[in-house]
Amino acid sequence: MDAGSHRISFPVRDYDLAATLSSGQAFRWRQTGAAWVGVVGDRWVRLEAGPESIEAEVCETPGDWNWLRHYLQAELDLEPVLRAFPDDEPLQRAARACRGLRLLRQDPWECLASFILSSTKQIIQIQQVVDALCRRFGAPVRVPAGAPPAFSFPTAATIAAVSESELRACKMGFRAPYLLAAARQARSGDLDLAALRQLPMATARERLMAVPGVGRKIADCVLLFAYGFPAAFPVDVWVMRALRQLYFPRRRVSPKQLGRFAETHFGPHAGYAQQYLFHYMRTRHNGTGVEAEAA
DNA sequence: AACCAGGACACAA
DNA sequence: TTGTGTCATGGT
Repeated sequence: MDAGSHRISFPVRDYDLAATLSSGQAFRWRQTGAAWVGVVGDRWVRLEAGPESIEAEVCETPGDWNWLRHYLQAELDLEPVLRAFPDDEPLQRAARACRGLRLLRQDPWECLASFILSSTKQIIQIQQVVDALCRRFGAPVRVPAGAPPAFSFPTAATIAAVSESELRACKMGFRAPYLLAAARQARSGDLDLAALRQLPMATARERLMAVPGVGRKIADCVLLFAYGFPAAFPVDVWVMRALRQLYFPRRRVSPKQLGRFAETHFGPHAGYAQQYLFHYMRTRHNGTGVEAEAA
């Protein structure tokens, strides 16, 4: 036994690990063979899907594993979520196609910073920028012998002390001043990320949108992916496309109308519905408005 | 090689 | 309130 290696098996069902880790909610997971390698907090983590489990390996002493169980939402029963969905054809089809896709529960600062960097970038580019940011400003974390180096996500305090041009060197372009401002607000306590958790969703959203570079969409991503507000419904270009094509084909509907529809239609677990629609559009649906044939 | 990407913002009409 | 240009970068 390698003394530096710690393993655990989380029993799960209806958990599509690959879809979950690659569905554009977290940007630090890389597939290596059958496994996924990433960093959660200040720990290197390797995950592999079993038949009815997730096998996890870490280097540092893992303690009670609750941090990873919580991150993965391994104990969430998906059935009540799916049952609460409206019984309409497009969503039911997307949910069937994306069976096992989950929402993670990420660190608020990492989530906020990542999505500030996400605007009008493809997911692969977001991964590259976040990776550059972590390499440059993150702290090295312990990895298994032979594994490539890994880094924690830089803290708000670290980013706050960096110059804008140093951030631009990470290829984040016009998002650099936004990230810098967010980091400074988070460090100064002007933005109290820990306090948002216990606020009503609308209030938490207002606080997030007070950060430069954070509009409704990015705020909703943080509400959903970090704080777990189940009704948060981020509308990006893909979800917009999904709403138009699947719910209002060949009709001209304004973004505001679509927003109002989304707020009322998808119910208490709208966030999950959103993730299924997003992933469905990106993977199964060819985006031309013509239905891709399901197996 | 155009077109577009998990947008936000200032400003015009 | 709704529409348009701008921002930086590079994948497809």
